[in-house]
Amino acid sequence: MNKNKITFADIAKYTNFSKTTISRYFNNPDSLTLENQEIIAKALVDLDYRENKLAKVFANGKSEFVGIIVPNLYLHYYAEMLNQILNTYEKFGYKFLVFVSNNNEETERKYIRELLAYKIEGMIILSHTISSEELASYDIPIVVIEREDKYVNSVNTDNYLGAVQGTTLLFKNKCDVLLHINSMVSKDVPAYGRIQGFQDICRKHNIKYELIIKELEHSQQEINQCMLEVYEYVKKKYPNQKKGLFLSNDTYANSMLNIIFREYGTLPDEYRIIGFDDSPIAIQAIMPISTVAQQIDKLAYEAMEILVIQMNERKKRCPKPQTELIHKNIIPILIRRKTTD
Amino acid sequence: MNKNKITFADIAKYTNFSKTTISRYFNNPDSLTLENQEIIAKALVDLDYRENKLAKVFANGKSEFVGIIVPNLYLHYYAEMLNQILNTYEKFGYKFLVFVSNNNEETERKYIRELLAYKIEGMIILSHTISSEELASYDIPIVVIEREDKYVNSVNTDNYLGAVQGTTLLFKNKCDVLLHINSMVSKDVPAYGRIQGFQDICRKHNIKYELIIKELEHSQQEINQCMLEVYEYVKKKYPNQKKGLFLSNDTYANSMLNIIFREYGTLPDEYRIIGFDDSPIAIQAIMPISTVAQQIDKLAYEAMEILVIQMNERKKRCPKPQTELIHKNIIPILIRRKTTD
DNA sequence: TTGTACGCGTTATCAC
DNA sequence: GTGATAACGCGTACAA
Repeated sequence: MNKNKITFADIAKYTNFSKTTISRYFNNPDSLTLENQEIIAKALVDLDYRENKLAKVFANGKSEFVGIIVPNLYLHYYAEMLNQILNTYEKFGYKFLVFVSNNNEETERKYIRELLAYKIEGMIILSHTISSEELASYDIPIVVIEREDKYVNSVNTDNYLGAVQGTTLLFKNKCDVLLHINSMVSKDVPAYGRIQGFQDICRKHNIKYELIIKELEHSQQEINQCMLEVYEYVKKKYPNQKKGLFLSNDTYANSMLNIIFREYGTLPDEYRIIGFDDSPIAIQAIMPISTVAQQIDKLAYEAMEILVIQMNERKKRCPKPQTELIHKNIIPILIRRKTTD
Repeated sequence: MNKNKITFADIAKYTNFSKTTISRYFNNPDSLTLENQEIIAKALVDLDYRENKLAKVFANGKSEFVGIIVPNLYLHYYAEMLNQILNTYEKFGYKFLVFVSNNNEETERKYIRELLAYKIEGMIILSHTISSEELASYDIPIVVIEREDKYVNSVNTDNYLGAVQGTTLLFKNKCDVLLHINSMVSKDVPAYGRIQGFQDICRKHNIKYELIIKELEHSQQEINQCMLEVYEYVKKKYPNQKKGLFLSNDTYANSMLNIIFREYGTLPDEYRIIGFDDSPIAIQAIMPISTVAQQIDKLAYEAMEILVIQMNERKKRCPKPQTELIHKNIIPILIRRKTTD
C-alpha cells in the first residue's frame, strides 16, 4: 500500500517501449499493434499504474476544470442548481471547483483569481456582486445564471412568462384584486420580469392590482414579521374582496399561507396564493402551494452546454473570439396545487 | 486582452534576475533585498503576471485540493454541510473538488479515481455506499461524516445524546406513551444512536414506548402517506393518551404535524412532537417544530481540522502513518419550540 | 544574496 | 508503428 508513483517512464522500462508509445497507448491506441496494446495493458495492471491528470494538464493545458461561484447554499434554489451543474460531469466530463462567496465582492474577486490560477477553462457564476462587465474582462468563457448579464453569456428562466402564467391563473380564479409581493429587485436582473409580467397581465385584463415591494428580509422570523404586516395591510385595505396573492418565492408564500391558515384553520376562498420556484417548502407546506417552477435541471444543462462550446472553441488552433453573446431563456412551468382553484 | 502567458522566465529576463530569484520572491521574499523585491514587484505589474498554481502543484506535489463526495444536495443537511465545508477555505486554504454520487457505488468509485488522478491531498466522504474498509485502502487522508466509520476517521453528531435530550423533553412533557418513528437504519451508522438513546431513556424512566420503523420513503407524497398511516395507527392504539412523537428528522416531523394540524386546526395537547436536524422546514412549518439541531458548522470544521492534520503529516520528510483513528463527536443542541411544552 | 541545473509526468514534434 | 527530444512553469539542491 505504498505511495505508488508509477510513471510512463516506469512502464516504458518495464515493457521496453518508449514513453512516447505509452502516451500513445492512452491517446491514440489504434496507432499501436494489438499485440503491443496488450503488452502495455498488462504492464499497467502489473505495476498498478495510476494516471496523473495534473501532469497531463500541465503538458497540454487542458485542465477540464470549471469554476463555480455560488452566493450560498442555504437557499434550496442554489443548492439544487449546484447539484444539477455537478451532475453534468457524466455528460461533459468537466470537474468543478466550487466556491461560496456569501455575497462579498472582494472575497469573490479573490476566488476568481484563485480559480484562474488553477487554469480553469470556464466559469459559471450564480452570485450577483460582480458586474458582468468586470466578469467579461477576465477573458475566459463565462456563463451566468439568473443575474445581470449585459456583457456575458447567460441562461435565465423566462421570469416574465412565469409571472404571466401565475398572474393569469389568479385572474382566472376570479380574484377581485391581485397583489404581487416582491423584494426590491433591480431592473437589469431577470427576476424583474416577474414584476413586469404581473403588471402587464393586470393591465391587459383591466383588473385592480397592487405591487407591494418590501425590503429583502433574511431570517425566517423577519420574513414572517414582514408577511404579517403585508397580511394586515391587505386584509384592511381589501375587505370582502377575493385577493390573489402572487409571492415572489415559495418561502414568502409559505409564510403568508401559514399566517392565513392559522387564523382561519384553512385557506378561505377569499385568498388565493401562488409562489415561485417550486422549492420543497411549496409541497411541504400545510397546504400544497401553487407555484411557478423553474426548470433548474435545464438551466444547469444549458449553461454547461453554452460553456462547453466556448471552451472547445478556445482549444482550436485559431480560436475565434465570441462575436455575439448568448442569452438563453428557459420556460418555467406553472404548477397548480391547493392554494389556487 | 491577449492570453497573457507571463512566466518566471519572462520576469527574470525583464528584471535581469534569474528564475530562482523570482521564485524566491514568492516563497521566501525576505531572502531578497528590499530594493530587489520592489523591482520584481514592479515587474509583476508591468508584465501583468498571473500565477500558475498548476505548475506549482506539479513541481512540488502539493495540490491543496480536497475531494468531496456528497450523495445529493436535495436534502438541506447535505447542502448545508457542503456549504460549511467550502467555507473553511478562508481558514485552511484548501480548494474543493466536488462530486455528487447519487448513491451509486460504481459512480462513486469512478469519482474517487478521478479525484486521485488530480492528486487531491485528502477526501471528505458524506455518502454511504462505499465501506470504510475500502475507503481506507485508498491510502489517502480521509474523514467521513455521519456514516459507518470503522476503518476511517470520522466526525459525527452525538446522536445518542440528541435522542436522550429529545426523549427526555417528551418525558418531561408528561406524555403517557413515547413513539419513535424512524426508517430502517443499520447499527453501524451513527444515526442508530437515535434509536438507542430513545429506548434507553424510555426504559430508564419506565415509560411506555414504541419503536415504529418504516421503510425509507423518498418523495414527499410517499412520506406524507407513510406518516398518515403512522398517525392512524397511533391514534387508534393510544386513544386518550398523551403521545410524545420523536421523529427521526424534521421532514417527517413536519409531515406529521401537518396531518394533525389539519385535523384539529392546531396541535392538541394530546400530541407533542419533536424532530431532528433543525432543517429550515422546522421553522417554516405551520407551527415551529421542536428539534434536535446538528451543529453542521462544527461538524464541517472539525472534519477539515482532522483532515488538515493528516495532510500536513504527509508533507513531512518522513510521514508517520496514522496509528489511531480519530472519531470525533459533536454534541447536538435541543431546540424547544412550539410543538413541545 | 543570487544563479545554475535538474526534476516533476505528460504531450508534441520531429525523425526513423 | 515507434523513438528521441524538447517543451510546459515552477521548486529546489547545490554552487558561487
